[in-house]
Amino acid sequence: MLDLKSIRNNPDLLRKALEKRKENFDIENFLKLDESRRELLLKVEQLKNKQNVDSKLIPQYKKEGKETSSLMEEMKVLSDEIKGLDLKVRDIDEEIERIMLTIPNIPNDSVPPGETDDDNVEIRKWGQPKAFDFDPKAHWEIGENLNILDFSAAAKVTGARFTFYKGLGARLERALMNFMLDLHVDKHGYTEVFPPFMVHRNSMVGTGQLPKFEEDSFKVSGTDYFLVPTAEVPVTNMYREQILDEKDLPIKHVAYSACFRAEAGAAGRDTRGLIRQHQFNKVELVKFTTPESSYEELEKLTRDAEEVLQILEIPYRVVKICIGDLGFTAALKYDLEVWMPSYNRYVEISSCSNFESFQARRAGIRFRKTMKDKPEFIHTLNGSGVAIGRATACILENYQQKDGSVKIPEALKKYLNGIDEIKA
RNA sequence: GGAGAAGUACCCAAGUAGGUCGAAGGGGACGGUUUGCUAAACCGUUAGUUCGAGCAAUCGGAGCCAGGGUUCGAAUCCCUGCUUCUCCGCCA
Repeated sequence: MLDLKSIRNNPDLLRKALEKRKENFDIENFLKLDESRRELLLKVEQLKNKQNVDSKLIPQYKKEGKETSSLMEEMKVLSDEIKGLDLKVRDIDEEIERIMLTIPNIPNDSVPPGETDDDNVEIRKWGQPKAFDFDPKAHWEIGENLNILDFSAAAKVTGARFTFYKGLGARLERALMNFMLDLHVDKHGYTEVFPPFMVHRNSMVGTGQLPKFEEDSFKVSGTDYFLVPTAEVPVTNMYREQILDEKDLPIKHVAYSACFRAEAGAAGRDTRGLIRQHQFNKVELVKFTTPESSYEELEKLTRDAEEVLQILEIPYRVVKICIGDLGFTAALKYDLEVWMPSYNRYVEISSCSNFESFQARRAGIRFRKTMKDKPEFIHTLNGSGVAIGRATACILENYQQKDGSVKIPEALKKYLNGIDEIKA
């Protein structure tokens, strides 16, 4: 959410941002609504002042033995008028709130132009796509051949876009999870949290998944709960409605969670394998920073995520997301993309974003510089560090050998009890 | 799931036969006196927040878990919800 006052004072900033994002939105009308709200507010507050002052007369009159019934009659009229106006104000407030929640974030100036992910700009590249001296297989094929992935069992038990990991497959997934968590905790200084996998509606609104993208989420029927689409939601909302101390910043958390996505609109895309599932595992990095340091912290966060791939020796590149691909909540976003032989291209494995105060304003997360200062909104950032399912897929493909077996990356061996390859 | 109790400012806590209560008191924090320094003692300050009007000083509205309701008027009465605690049941 943006700041209503700054929209009021500088509508051009928003106008230009929305133009870039190709969003239609009637700012003039919105500002008129805001103006009418303030007019009404002024009126009703004056009446309330009168109500407060005059109602104090009643006990006083009673004490003095004066007649109060005519005054009370007047007050009744006043009270009814106030109630009517209050109702109007409330309606307008709700309308303004509803609209504010659907206005996207203002992109950072450095966001490149463009419409689709083809227009994202490569920032740097690490490693070389491996040249195979045989015909490399796709990870779903490798996984099924090795009996470590079972998509059809999951289809039988649950449905499409789910999977069973079995044996060393399950263990590899678990090893990756622990490896990533350990790295971010021990080397990068993040504090680990293990969050709830369900959150209520307000948390989803807080990080920006709702109200606009409800069809992407899984709602738990009979409750107000949603399955988390990412640990970003519970971990960011951990500090909702709070005022933090500047001396505690930046706050850095790393969290594992299962992630649940309805993948509405993705029918027919990446239907095979681990790339696009309704449930997947992810290690997420979340930061709370001062406005001054958030972009620097974004760079660090991105490097922290990259290190996962470097240690696993997986070739990847970093792209800066263009305006058309940026998403609703981010001001700036980098994706990490790993080389996937089966796709013969780089595939997203991590998104690292700075939301500036967009989420903080929705979730009410603020900080205070000193006791005397007014609280201001914090900046929130997050990034996958990294998606585990996709990491498994990419290890299977990049570490596959001619005989169908898969080598275990050096760094993971200790998490797999020293095993150095998975074979049939 | 059943039965009870509770939710007041940074913390603890008083406050219901509805009316100068936006709220006693204590702790803490901050400032001061004292002091070589610290502690103690004493004095003082302490609604933070949020919305609106105004160039500003300042003024006004809201806020006693949340949302509704009753009333001229609600921290105080009624309803709903959330959370916490205790007991019982069940369960990993």
